[in-house]
Amino acid sequence: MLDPYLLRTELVHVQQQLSRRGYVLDVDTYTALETQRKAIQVKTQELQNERNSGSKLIGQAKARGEDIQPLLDEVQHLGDLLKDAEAELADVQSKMADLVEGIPNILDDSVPNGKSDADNLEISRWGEPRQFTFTPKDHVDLGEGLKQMDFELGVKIASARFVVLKGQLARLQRAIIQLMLDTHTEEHGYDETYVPFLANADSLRGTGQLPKFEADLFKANENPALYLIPTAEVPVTNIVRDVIVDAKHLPLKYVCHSPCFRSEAGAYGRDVRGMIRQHQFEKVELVQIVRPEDSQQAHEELTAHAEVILKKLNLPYRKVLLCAGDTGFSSSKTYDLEVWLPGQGGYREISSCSNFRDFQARRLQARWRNPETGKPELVHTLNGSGLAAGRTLIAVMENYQDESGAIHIPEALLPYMGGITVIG
RNA sequence: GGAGAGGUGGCUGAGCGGUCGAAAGCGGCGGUCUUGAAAACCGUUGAAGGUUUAUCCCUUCCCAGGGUUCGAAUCCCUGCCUCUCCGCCA
Repeated sequence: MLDPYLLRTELVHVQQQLSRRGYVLDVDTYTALETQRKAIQVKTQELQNERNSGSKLIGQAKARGEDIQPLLDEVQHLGDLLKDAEAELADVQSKMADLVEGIPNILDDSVPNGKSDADNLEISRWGEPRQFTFTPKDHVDLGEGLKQMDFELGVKIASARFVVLKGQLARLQRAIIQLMLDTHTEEHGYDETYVPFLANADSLRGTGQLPKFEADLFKANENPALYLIPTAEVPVTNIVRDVIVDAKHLPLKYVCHSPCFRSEAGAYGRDVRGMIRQHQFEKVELVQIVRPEDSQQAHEELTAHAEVILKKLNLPYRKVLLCAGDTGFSSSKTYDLEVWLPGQGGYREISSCSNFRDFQARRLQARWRNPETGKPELVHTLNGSGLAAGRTLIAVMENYQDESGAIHIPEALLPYMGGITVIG
């Protein structure tokens, strides 16, 4: 959510900024609602004031034992007027809230213009894609060849976009998760967390999935409404919802492994082959809660923390700065890490690291007490995948395959594989 | 699942339907004392919003949502949550 004060005072500027995303802010509607709101609010408050002071007089008169009937006659009729005014105000305010909740975050100045992922800006590349002496297979052929990856079983048990992993391949994914958690806790100073995998509507609203993106979620329960989490970002960031964090505890750095559930409602026909785009996948998520002045640097650091995993696994990747049109609704700036997949002959997203600045914090009412002002102020929130474990499994399989279709275990994963060095 | 108790400011915790935004304590901040710190003492300290050049002033907020009333933290209803006991269970 954007700062209402900013909307009121710099509406045209905000509109210009948002046009970079291709988002059209309806200035006329906003201004009309705002004008209405102001008038109705003032009127309501005047009526309330009248009633309050009248009631106070009644109390005082009663205490003195005087006749209160004349005063009662004066105040009684205010009730209906007030009720109408309050209803009108609530109506305008909810209309404004709907409008404001649908407005995306303002982009950082460094975000390049552009419409789609084709316009994203490559920042750097790391590692050399391996030269194969044979035609590399993709993870589907490799996994099915090993009889340890079964998509038909996924369909039988659930539906399309689910998979069953078995044996050493299942263990390999677990090893990958272990490496990530150990690295981030032991080397990067994150606190490991275990959280609910269902989240309520308040939590999803806090991080911005609701109300706009309900279609992307799996709803698991009505009354209370509970949704399967699309990312650990939701439960973990909501740790600080409605909290005023002590300044000395900042930054908060959390790492969390969780399954993620996405309906992929808008992705029919995309990535239907293999494990790239599943309804359920494992991810290790990094979340930071920081002082506003630290968020830019924290964003660089968090992204670097995710990169460390790729480096440890010796997986070639590139770092991309998302353009205006490709940057997510709540984010002010996002880096994607894209890993080299020989089976696809291209780079694919394996991590997305975003700085939300105060956009989520405002919805969450996640604050800290600034020692300089003594006042509660909004924190900045950031998160990034460190990394998507399912896609990391794919990357390891495809990059470490040999001609026979066997997978050689990367050195960094050996401690987690119980003596296994090759699968197949 | 059954029975009972309760949800109040950053925290703990009082609060007859009428100057209650709310006692007290803790914590925080400022000061006195001290070489410095601690202790002690004094003072101060909720949030959101409206209006204003601004001190002022006004409104809202005592879990949430309804209701009664001129007036609700206080009374009534519904929901959510927490605690205690019993049952069941990994």
